[in-house]
Amino acid sequence: MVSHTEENYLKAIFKLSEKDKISASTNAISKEMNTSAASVTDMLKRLAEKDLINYEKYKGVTLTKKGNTLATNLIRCHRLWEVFLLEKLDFSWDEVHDIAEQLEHIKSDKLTERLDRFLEYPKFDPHGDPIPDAEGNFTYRKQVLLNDLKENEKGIVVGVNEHSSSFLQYLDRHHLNLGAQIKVLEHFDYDSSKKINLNDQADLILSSKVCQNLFIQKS
Amino acid sequence: MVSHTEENYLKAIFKLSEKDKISASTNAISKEMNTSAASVTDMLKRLAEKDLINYEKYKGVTLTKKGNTLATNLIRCHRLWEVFLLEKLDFSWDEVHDIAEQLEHIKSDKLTERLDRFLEYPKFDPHGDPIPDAEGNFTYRKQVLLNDLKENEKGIVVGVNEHSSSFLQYLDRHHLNLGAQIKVLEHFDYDSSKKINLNDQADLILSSKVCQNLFIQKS
DNA sequence: TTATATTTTTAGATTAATCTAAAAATATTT
DNA sequence: AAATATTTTTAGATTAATCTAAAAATATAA
Repeated sequence: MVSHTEENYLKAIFKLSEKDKISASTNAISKEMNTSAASVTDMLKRLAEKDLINYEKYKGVTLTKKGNTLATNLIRCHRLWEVFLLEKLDFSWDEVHDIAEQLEHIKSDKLTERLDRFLEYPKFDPHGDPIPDAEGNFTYRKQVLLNDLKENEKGIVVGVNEHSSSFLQYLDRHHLNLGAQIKVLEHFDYDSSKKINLNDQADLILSSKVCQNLFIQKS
Repeated sequence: MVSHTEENYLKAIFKLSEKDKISASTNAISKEMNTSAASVTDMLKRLAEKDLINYEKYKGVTLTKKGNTLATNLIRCHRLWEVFLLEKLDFSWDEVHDIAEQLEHIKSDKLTERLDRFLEYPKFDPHGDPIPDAEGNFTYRKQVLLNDLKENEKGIVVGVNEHSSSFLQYLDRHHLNLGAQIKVLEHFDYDSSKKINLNDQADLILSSKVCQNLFIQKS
Protein backbone atom coordinates (compact mmCIF):
# COMPACT_ATOMS: atom_id res chain seq x y z
CA MET A 1 0.00 0.00 0.00
CA VAL A 2 1.36 3.40 -1.01
CA SER A 3 0.06 6.47 0.77
CA HIS A 4 -1.15 9.67 -0.77
CA THR A 5 1.97 11.44 0.44
CA GLU A 6 4.32 8.77 -0.82
CA GLU A 7 2.65 9.06 -4.22
CA ASN A 8 3.30 12.78 -4.26
CA TYR A 9 6.99 12.21 -3.54
CA LEU A 10 7.19 9.68 -6.36
CA LYS A 11 5.65 12.19 -8.74
CA ALA A 12 8.09 14.88 -7.64
CA ILE A 13 11.05 12.54 -8.16
CA PHE A 14 9.71 11.54 -11.57
CA LYS A 15 9.34 15.16 -12.58
CA LEU A 16 12.85 16.07 -11.46
CA SER A 17 14.46 13.04 -13.12
CA GLU A 18 12.59 13.80 -16.33
CA LYS A 19 13.86 17.37 -16.34
CA ASP A 20 17.46 16.72 -15.34
CA LYS A 21 17.86 13.20 -16.73
CA ILE A 22 19.79 12.49 -13.55
CA SER A 23 19.19 11.50 -9.93
CA ALA A 24 17.05 13.90 -7.85
CA SER A 25 18.69 15.60 -4.87
CA THR A 26 17.14 15.93 -1.43
CA ASN A 27 17.07 19.70 -1.72
CA ALA A 28 15.48 19.66 -5.15
CA ILE A 29 12.73 17.37 -3.85
CA SER A 30 12.16 19.53 -0.78
CA LYS A 31 11.80 22.56 -3.02
CA GLU A 32 9.41 20.74 -5.37
CA MET A 33 7.31 19.47 -2.46
CA ASN A 34 7.48 22.55 -0.23
CA THR A 35 8.73 20.51 2.73
CA SER A 36 11.93 20.61 4.76
CA ALA A 37 14.98 18.69 3.66
CA ALA A 38 14.74 16.68 6.88
CA SER A 39 11.24 15.50 5.97
CA VAL A 40 12.50 14.47 2.57
CA THR A 41 15.30 12.39 4.05
CA ASP A 42 12.78 10.62 6.27
CA MET A 43 10.53 9.90 3.33
CA LEU A 44 13.38 8.71 1.12
CA LYS A 45 14.20 6.07 3.70
CA ARG A 46 10.62 4.88 3.69
CA LEU A 47 10.39 4.83 -0.11
CA ALA A 48 13.68 2.92 -0.35
CA GLU A 49 12.38 0.47 2.25
CA LYS A 50 9.39 -0.16 -0.03
CA ASP A 51 11.66 -0.62 -3.02
CA LEU A 52 10.23 2.38 -4.85
CA ILE A 53 13.48 4.33 -5.16
CA ASN A 54 17.22 3.67 -5.28
CA TYR A 55 18.70 5.62 -2.42
CA GLU A 56 22.22 5.99 -1.11
CA LYS A 57 22.93 8.53 1.58
CA TYR A 58 24.14 11.86 0.20
CA LYS A 59 23.86 10.55 -3.37
CA GLY A 60 20.37 11.53 -4.47
CA VAL A 61 17.69 9.14 -5.71
CA THR A 62 16.26 7.52 -8.82
CA LEU A 63 13.00 5.64 -9.22
CA THR A 64 13.05 1.86 -9.35
CA LYS A 65 11.04 0.10 -12.03
CA LYS A 66 8.22 -0.26 -9.50
CA GLY A 67 8.42 3.41 -8.49
CA ASN A 68 8.50 4.51 -12.10
CA THR A 69 5.41 2.48 -12.94
CA LEU A 70 3.51 4.02 -10.04
CA ALA A 71 4.60 7.55 -10.94
CA THR A 72 3.69 7.08 -14.58
CA ASN A 73 0.27 5.80 -13.63
CA LEU A 74 -0.30 8.84 -11.44
CA ILE A 75 0.55 11.11 -14.35
CA ARG A 76 -1.79 9.09 -16.54
CA CYS A 77 -4.64 9.53 -14.05
CA HIS A 78 -3.90 13.20 -13.53
CA ARG A 79 -3.94 14.01 -17.21
CA LEU A 80 -7.01 11.90 -17.99
CA TRP A 81 -8.94 13.70 -15.26
CA GLU A 82 -7.79 17.02 -16.68
CA VAL A 83 -9.26 16.05 -20.05
CA PHE A 84 -12.48 14.99 -18.33
CA LEU A 85 -12.79 18.24 -16.40
CA LEU A 86 -12.20 20.36 -19.47
CA GLU A 87 -14.13 18.42 -22.08
CA LYS A 88 -17.03 17.06 -20.08
CA LEU A 89 -17.44 19.51 -17.21
CA ASP A 90 -16.42 22.67 -19.07
CA PHE A 91 -13.64 23.75 -16.75
CA SER A 92 -10.99 26.03 -18.22
CA TRP A 93 -7.39 24.91 -18.63
CA ASP A 94 -6.20 27.04 -15.73
CA GLU A 95 -8.67 25.37 -13.32
CA VAL A 96 -8.12 21.69 -14.01
CA HIS A 97 -4.75 21.10 -12.38
CA ASP A 98 -5.71 21.52 -8.73
CA ILE A 99 -8.75 19.25 -8.95
CA ALA A 100 -6.87 16.62 -10.96
CA GLU A 101 -4.19 16.74 -8.26
CA GLN A 102 -6.81 15.27 -5.91
CA LEU A 103 -8.49 12.94 -8.39
CA GLU A 104 -5.24 11.27 -9.45
CA HIS A 105 -5.00 9.51 -6.08
CA ILE A 106 -8.26 7.56 -6.44
CA LYS A 107 -7.22 3.93 -6.38
CA SER A 108 -8.97 1.86 -9.04
CA ASP A 109 -7.35 0.57 -12.20
CA LYS A 110 -10.74 -0.17 -13.62
CA LEU A 111 -11.77 3.46 -13.10
CA THR A 112 -8.73 4.70 -15.01
CA GLU A 113 -9.40 2.33 -17.88
CA ARG A 114 -13.08 3.22 -18.09
CA LEU A 115 -12.33 6.92 -17.93
CA ASP A 116 -9.78 6.53 -20.72
CA ARG A 117 -12.37 4.75 -22.85
CA PHE A 118 -15.06 7.31 -22.04
CA LEU A 119 -12.73 10.08 -23.20
CA GLU A 120 -11.88 8.05 -26.32
CA TYR A 121 -8.24 7.43 -25.46
CA PRO A 122 -6.85 10.96 -25.61
CA LYS A 123 -3.11 11.18 -26.29
CA PHE A 124 -2.59 14.68 -24.84
CA ASP A 125 -4.01 16.64 -21.94
CA PRO A 126 -5.46 20.19 -22.09
CA HIS A 127 -1.97 21.68 -21.75
CA GLY A 128 -0.57 19.53 -24.55
CA ASP A 129 1.29 17.15 -22.24
CA PRO A 130 1.30 13.52 -23.37
CA ILE A 131 -0.91 10.99 -21.56
CA PRO A 132 0.83 7.64 -21.09
CA ASP A 133 -1.21 4.57 -22.04
CA ALA A 134 -1.95 1.72 -19.62
CA GLU A 135 1.51 0.27 -20.32
CA GLY A 136 3.18 3.56 -19.50
CA ASN A 137 4.14 4.57 -23.05
CA PHE A 138 4.12 8.26 -23.86
CA THR A 139 3.39 9.62 -27.31
CA TYR A 140 6.20 11.88 -28.45
CA ARG A 141 5.81 14.61 -30.99
CA LYS A 142 8.16 16.97 -32.76
CA GLN A 143 7.79 20.33 -31.13
CA VAL A 144 9.89 23.43 -30.63
CA LEU A 145 9.56 26.56 -28.55
CA LEU A 146 8.05 29.53 -30.32
CA ASN A 147 11.36 31.13 -29.47
CA ASP A 148 13.09 28.83 -31.93
CA LEU A 149 10.93 29.80 -34.90
CA LYS A 150 12.64 32.10 -37.42
CA GLU A 151 10.95 34.94 -39.29
CA ASN A 152 8.33 33.68 -41.78
CA GLU A 153 8.15 30.21 -40.23
CA LYS A 154 4.68 28.92 -39.35
CA GLY A 155 3.28 26.45 -36.85
CA ILE A 156 0.50 25.33 -34.54
CA VAL A 157 0.38 25.84 -30.77
CA VAL A 158 0.50 22.32 -29.28
CA GLY A 159 1.49 22.85 -25.65
CA VAL A 160 2.74 25.05 -22.86
CA ASN A 161 6.03 24.93 -21.04
CA GLU A 162 4.68 26.75 -17.99
CA HIS A 163 1.46 25.76 -16.24
CA SER A 164 0.75 28.72 -13.96
CA SER A 165 -2.81 30.05 -13.93
CA SER A 166 -1.59 33.52 -14.76
CA PHE A 167 0.19 32.33 -17.90
CA LEU A 168 -2.76 30.22 -19.01
CA GLN A 169 -5.15 33.10 -18.42
CA TYR A 170 -2.85 35.41 -20.36
CA LEU A 171 -2.96 32.99 -23.28
CA ASP A 172 -6.76 32.79 -23.10
CA ARG A 173 -7.01 36.55 -23.17
CA HIS A 174 -5.10 36.57 -26.45
CA HIS A 175 -6.81 33.52 -27.98
CA LEU A 176 -3.57 31.59 -27.91
CA ASN A 177 -5.25 28.21 -27.45
CA LEU A 178 -3.98 24.80 -28.44
CA GLY A 179 -4.46 24.54 -32.19
CA ALA A 180 -3.90 28.23 -32.84
CA GLN A 181 -1.99 28.93 -36.06
CA ILE A 182 1.04 31.15 -35.71
CA LYS A 183 3.31 32.80 -38.23
CA VAL A 184 6.38 34.69 -37.05
CA LEU A 185 6.43 38.04 -38.80
CA GLU A 186 9.35 39.74 -37.14
CA HIS A 187 11.88 39.18 -34.40
CA PHE A 188 13.17 42.12 -32.32
CA ASP A 189 16.69 41.62 -31.05
CA TYR A 190 16.31 44.49 -28.61
CA ASP A 191 14.10 42.54 -26.12
CA SER A 192 13.79 39.21 -27.95
CA SER A 193 10.07 39.79 -28.52
CA LYS A 194 8.31 38.66 -31.67
CA LYS A 195 5.55 40.02 -33.84
CA ILE A 196 3.33 37.14 -34.96
CA ASN A 197 0.18 36.60 -36.92
CA LEU A 198 -2.54 34.56 -35.24
CA ASN A 199 -4.95 32.36 -37.20
CA ASP A 200 -4.50 34.49 -40.33
CA GLN A 201 -6.24 37.27 -38.49
CA ALA A 202 -4.84 39.73 -35.94
CA ASP A 203 -1.13 40.49 -35.53
CA LEU A 204 0.29 40.34 -32.01
CA ILE A 205 3.53 41.11 -30.20
CA LEU A 206 4.68 38.42 -27.76
CA SER A 207 7.37 38.87 -25.13
CA SER A 208 10.41 36.65 -24.93
CA LYS A 209 8.94 35.05 -21.80
CA VAL A 210 5.78 34.03 -23.66
CA CYS A 211 7.80 32.73 -26.62
CA GLN A 212 9.87 30.59 -24.28
CA ASN A 213 6.78 28.90 -22.85
CA LEU A 214 4.79 28.01 -25.96
CA PHE A 215 5.37 24.73 -27.76
CA ILE A 216 4.87 24.84 -31.51
CA GLN A 217 4.60 22.14 -34.11
CA LYS A 218 6.12 23.55 -37.28
CA SER A 219 4.02 23.43 -40.40
CA MET B 1 -10.19 22.27 7.27
CA VAL B 2 -11.86 18.91 7.82
CA SER B 3 -9.80 15.77 7.27
CA HIS B 4 -10.75 12.74 5.28
CA THR B 5 -11.14 10.76 8.49
CA GLU B 6 -13.23 13.42 10.20
CA GLU B 7 -15.51 13.41 7.18
CA ASN B 8 -15.99 9.67 7.50
CA TYR B 9 -16.98 10.04 11.14
CA LEU B 10 -19.49 12.74 10.22
CA LYS B 11 -21.02 10.44 7.64
CA ALA B 12 -21.24 7.61 10.13
CA ILE B 13 -22.95 9.84 12.69
CA PHE B 14 -25.34 11.11 10.03
CA LYS B 15 -26.22 7.58 9.02
CA LEU B 16 -26.83 6.48 12.59
CA SER B 17 -28.92 9.53 13.48
CA GLU B 18 -30.96 9.04 10.33
CA LYS B 19 -31.71 5.46 11.23
CA ASP B 20 -32.41 5.89 14.94
CA LYS B 21 -33.67 9.47 14.89
CA ILE B 22 -31.68 9.91 18.10
CA SER B 23 -28.13 10.66 19.22
CA ALA B 24 -25.43 8.22 18.10
CA SER B 25 -23.55 6.28 20.79
CA THR B 26 -19.80 5.79 20.91
CA ASN B 27 -20.18 2.06 20.49
CA ALA B 28 -22.52 2.39 17.52
CA ILE B 29 -20.04 4.68 15.81
CA SER B 30 -17.12 2.37 16.53
CA LYS B 31 -19.07 -0.49 14.99
CA GLU B 32 -20.04 1.56 11.94
CA MET B 33 -16.44 2.72 11.44
CA ASN B 34 -14.64 -0.48 12.40
CA THR B 35 -12.50 1.32 14.96
CA SER B 36 -12.12 0.95 18.71
CA ALA B 37 -14.42 2.82 21.07
CA ALA B 38 -11.35 4.61 22.44
CA SER B 39 -10.54 5.99 18.99
CA VAL B 40 -14.11 7.19 18.65
CA THR B 41 -13.96 9.05 21.95
CA ASP B 42 -10.78 10.78 20.80
CA MET B 43 -12.34 11.76 17.53
CA LEU B 44 -15.56 12.98 19.16
CA LYS B 45 -13.52 15.42 21.22
CA ARG B 46 -11.87 16.75 18.10
CA LEU B 47 -15.16 17.05 16.19
CA ALA B 48 -16.78 18.83 19.14
CA GLU B 49 -13.78 21.18 19.30
CA LYS B 50 -14.44 22.06 15.65
CA ASP B 51 -18.12 22.61 16.37
CA LEU B 52 -19.23 19.80 14.08
CA ILE B 53 -21.05 17.75 16.72
CA ASN B 54 -22.81 18.26 20.04
CA TYR B 55 -21.00 16.07 22.52
CA GLU B 56 -21.41 15.49 26.23
CA LYS B 57 -19.41 12.73 27.89
CA TYR B 58 -21.34 9.46 28.15
CA LYS B 59 -24.35 11.01 26.38
CA GLY B 60 -23.78 10.23 22.71
CA VAL B 61 -23.62 12.81 19.92
CA THR B 62 -25.69 14.69 17.37
CA LEU B 63 -24.49 16.72 14.40
CA THR B 64 -24.49 20.49 14.63
CA LYS B 65 -25.93 22.50 11.74
CA LYS B 66 -22.38 22.81 10.39
CA GLY B 67 -21.71 19.08 10.78
CA ASN B 68 -25.01 18.21 9.17
CA THR B 69 -24.28 20.41 6.17
CA LEU B 70 -20.91 18.76 5.67
CA ALA B 71 -22.33 15.25 6.00
CA THR B 72 -25.17 15.99 3.59
CA ASN B 73 -22.72 17.34 1.06
CA LEU B 74 -20.62 14.18 1.33
CA ILE B 75 -23.70 12.09 0.64
CA ARG B 76 -24.52 14.33 -2.30
CA CYS B 77 -21.04 13.86 -3.75
CA HIS B 78 -21.05 10.13 -3.11
CA ARG B 79 -24.36 9.57 -4.85
CA LEU B 80 -23.59 11.85 -7.79
CA TRP B 81 -20.34 9.96 -8.40
CA GLU B 82 -22.27 6.69 -8.24
CA VAL B 83 -24.56 7.93 -10.98
CA PHE B 84 -21.54 9.00 -13.02
CA LEU B 85 -19.81 5.66 -12.65
CA LEU B 86 -22.90 3.72 -13.64
CA GLU B 87 -24.27 5.91 -16.40
CA LYS B 88 -21.13 7.24 -18.00
CA LEU B 89 -18.48 4.64 -17.24
CA ASP B 90 -20.73 1.56 -17.37
CA PHE B 91 -19.95 0.22 -13.92
CA SER B 92 -22.57 -2.05 -12.37
CA TRP B 93 -24.51 -1.07 -9.26
CA ASP B 94 -22.53 -3.42 -7.04
CA GLU B 95 -19.20 -1.81 -8.06
CA VAL B 96 -19.92 1.88 -7.65
CA HIS B 97 -19.96 2.22 -3.86
CA ASP B 98 -16.27 1.60 -3.13
CA ILE B 99 -15.01 4.00 -5.77
CA ALA B 100 -17.56 6.68 -4.82
CA GLU B 101 -16.34 6.29 -1.24
CA GLN B 102 -13.02 7.69 -2.41
CA LEU B 103 -14.37 10.25 -4.87
CA GLU B 104 -16.73 11.83 -2.35
CA HIS B 105 -13.77 13.39 -0.52
CA ILE B 106 -12.53 15.47 -3.46
CA LYS B 107 -12.80 19.04 -2.28
CA SER B 108 -14.32 21.35 -4.88
CA ASP B 109 -17.81 22.78 -4.76
CA LYS B 110 -17.50 23.75 -8.38
CA LEU B 111 -16.72 20.14 -9.30
CA THR B 112 -19.85 18.91 -7.53
CA GLU B 113 -22.01 21.49 -9.25
CA ARG B 114 -20.59 20.76 -12.68
CA LEU B 115 -20.92 17.03 -12.18
CA ASP B 116 -24.55 17.50 -11.12
CA ARG B 117 -25.22 19.52 -14.28
CA PHE B 118 -23.37 17.01 -16.48
CA LEU B 119 -25.57 14.23 -15.11
CA GLU B 120 -28.66 16.42 -15.61
CA TYR B 121 -29.50 16.83 -11.93
CA PRO B 122 -30.40 13.26 -10.99
CA LYS B 123 -32.71 12.94 -7.98
CA PHE B 124 -31.79 9.34 -7.09
CA ASP B 125 -28.64 7.25 -7.19
CA PRO B 126 -28.27 3.78 -8.78
CA HIS B 127 -29.60 2.13 -5.61
CA GLY B 128 -32.65 4.40 -5.48
CA ASP B 129 -31.31 6.56 -2.64
CA PRO B 130 -32.19 10.25 -2.90
CA ILE B 131 -29.47 12.73 -3.89
CA PRO B 132 -29.69 15.97 -1.90
CA ASP B 133 -29.51 19.18 -3.93
CA ALA B 134 -26.90 21.90 -3.34
CA GLU B 135 -29.02 23.26 -0.48
CA GLY B 136 -29.19 19.84 1.17
CA ASN B 137 -32.82 19.03 0.37
CA PHE B 138 -33.67 15.39 -0.24
CA THR B 139 -36.49 14.30 -2.53
CA TYR B 140 -38.87 12.00 -0.67
CA ARG B 141 -41.08 9.48 -2.34
CA LYS B 142 -43.80 7.15 -1.18
CA GLN B 143 -42.32 3.70 -0.99
CA VAL B 144 -42.93 0.49 0.92
CA LEU B 145 -41.04 -2.75 1.33
CA LEU B 146 -42.07 -5.54 -1.01
CA ASN B 147 -42.87 -7.33 2.24
CA ASP B 148 -45.76 -4.95 2.83
CA LEU B 149 -47.47 -5.64 -0.48
CA LYS B 150 -50.57 -7.82 -0.24
CA GLU B 151 -51.58 -10.47 -2.76
CA ASN B 152 -52.58 -8.96 -6.11
CA GLU B 153 -50.99 -5.60 -5.36
CA LYS B 154 -48.60 -4.20 -7.98
CA GLY B 155 -45.66 -1.86 -7.97
CA ILE B 156 -42.31 -0.77 -9.36
CA VAL B 157 -38.89 -1.52 -7.80
CA VAL B 158 -37.49 1.88 -6.81
CA GLY B 159 -34.72 1.08 -4.36
CA VAL B 160 -32.85 -1.35 -2.14
CA ASN B 161 -32.70 -1.49 1.63
CA GLU B 162 -29.44 -3.43 1.66
CA HIS B 163 -26.39 -2.42 -0.35
CA SER B 164 -24.17 -5.50 -0.18
CA SER B 165 -22.59 -6.67 -3.42
CA SER B 166 -24.00 -10.12 -2.94
CA PHE B 167 -27.57 -8.82 -2.68
CA LEU B 168 -27.15 -6.53 -5.67
CA GLN B 169 -25.65 -9.34 -7.73
CA TYR B 170 -28.51 -11.60 -6.69
CA LEU B 171 -30.99 -9.00 -7.93
CA ASP B 172 -29.11 -8.66 -11.24
CA ARG B 173 -29.21 -12.40 -11.73
CA HIS B 174 -33.01 -12.29 -11.49
CA HIS B 175 -33.47 -9.08 -13.50
CA LEU B 176 -34.80 -7.30 -10.44
CA ASN B 177 -33.49 -3.89 -11.52
CA LEU B 178 -34.81 -0.46 -10.60
CA GLY B 179 -37.94 0.06 -12.67
CA ALA B 180 -38.93 -3.60 -12.71
CA GLN B 181 -42.67 -4.18 -12.49
CA ILE B 182 -43.80 -6.53 -9.77
CA LYS B 183 -47.15 -8.12 -8.97
CA VAL B 184 -47.55 -10.18 -5.83
CA LEU B 185 -49.26 -13.43 -6.77
CA GLU B 186 -49.16 -15.34 -3.53
CA HIS B 187 -47.82 -15.09 -0.01
CA PHE B 188 -46.63 -18.17 1.87
CA ASP B 189 -47.06 -17.90 5.61
CA TYR B 190 -44.81 -20.91 6.16
CA ASP B 191 -41.54 -19.04 5.44
CA SER B 192 -42.90 -15.57 4.56
CA SER B 193 -41.76 -15.99 0.96
CA LYS B 194 -43.74 -14.58 -1.96
CA LYS B 195 -44.51 -15.67 -5.48
CA ILE B 196 -44.40 -12.65 -7.77
CA ASN B 197 -44.72 -11.86 -11.43
CA LEU B 198 -41.91 -9.82 -12.98
CA ASN B 199 -42.49 -7.39 -15.87
CA ASP B 200 -45.59 -9.33 -16.98
CA GLN B 201 -43.27 -12.17 -17.91
CA ALA B 202 -41.73 -14.83 -15.67
CA ASP B 203 -43.05 -15.77 -12.23
CA LEU B 204 -40.53 -15.90 -9.39
CA ILE B 205 -40.37 -16.92 -5.74
CA LEU B 206 -38.64 -14.45 -3.46
CA SER B 207 -37.50 -15.15 0.09
CA SER B 208 -38.59 -13.08 3.04
CA LYS B 209 -35.09 -11.63 3.23
CA VAL B 210 -35.28 -10.36 -0.34
CA CYS B 211 -38.79 -8.97 0.21
CA GLN B 212 -37.53 -7.07 3.23
CA ASN B 213 -34.82 -5.36 1.22
CA LEU B 214 -36.66 -4.18 -1.87
CA PHE B 215 -38.41 -0.82 -1.94
CA ILE B 216 -41.52 -0.67 -4.07
CA GLN B 217 -43.61 2.22 -5.28
CA LYS B 218 -47.18 0.95 -5.43
CA SER B 219 -49.02 1.33 -8.70
C1' DT C 1 44.86 21.73 -0.19
C1' DT C 2 43.05 23.88 3.42
C1' DA C 3 39.09 26.92 4.61
C1' DT C 4 34.45 28.07 3.69
C1' DA C 5 29.94 27.18 2.00
C1' DT C 6 26.29 24.16 0.91
C1' DT C 7 23.81 20.02 1.24
C1' DT C 8 22.26 16.19 3.69
C1' DT C 9 21.40 13.62 7.64
C1' DT C 10 20.46 12.90 12.55
C1' DA C 11 18.29 14.05 16.94
C1' DG C 12 14.44 15.26 19.25
C1' DA C 13 9.55 17.15 19.08
C1' DT C 14 4.75 17.59 17.44
C1' DT C 15 0.11 16.29 15.53
C1' DA C 16 -3.50 13.16 13.71
C1' DA C 17 -5.25 8.77 13.99
C1' DT C 18 -5.05 4.69 15.76
C1' DC C 19 -4.50 0.79 19.35
C1' DT C 20 -4.88 -2.11 24.16
C1' DA C 21 -5.70 -2.29 28.88
C1' DA C 22 -7.54 -0.34 32.87
C1' DA C 23 -10.63 2.81 35.27
C1' DA C 24 -14.94 5.25 35.63
C1' DA C 25 -19.71 5.93 34.58
C1' DT C 26 -24.13 4.24 33.32
C1' DA C 27 -27.55 0.57 32.66
C1' DT C 28 -29.63 -3.84 33.86
C1' DT C 29 -31.00 -7.55 36.71
C1' DT C 30 -31.92 -10.01 40.54
C1' DA D 1 -31.05 -1.14 46.27
C1' DA D 2 -27.15 -3.87 45.73
C1' DA D 3 -24.64 -6.71 42.44
C1' DT D 4 -23.45 -7.44 37.85
C1' DA D 5 -22.90 -6.21 33.12
C1' DT D 6 -22.15 -2.94 29.58
C1' DT D 7 -20.55 1.27 27.77
C1' DT D 8 -17.52 5.01 27.73
C1' DT D 9 -13.52 7.34 28.91
C1' DT D 10 -8.67 7.79 30.31
C1' DA D 11 -3.83 6.46 30.26
C1' DG D 12 -0.10 5.26 27.77
C1' DA D 13 1.84 3.56 23.22
C1' DT D 14 2.55 3.45 18.18
C1' DT D 15 2.98 5.05 13.28
C1' DA D 16 3.11 8.42 9.44
C1' DA D 17 4.29 12.86 8.29
C1' DT D 18 5.96 16.80 9.51
C1' DC D 19 9.07 20.43 11.85
C1' DT D 20 13.64 23.04 13.84
C1' DA D 21 18.25 22.95 15.23
C1' DA D 22 22.56 20.79 15.25
C1' DA D 23 25.95 17.61 13.35
C1' DA D 24 28.13 15.33 9.50
C1' DA D 25 29.31 14.87 4.73
C1' DT D 26 30.24 16.81 0.34
C1' DA D 27 31.32 20.56 -2.82
C1' DT D 28 33.53 25.00 -3.89
C1' DA D 29 36.93 28.49 -3.63
C1' DA D 30 40.84 30.92 -2.19
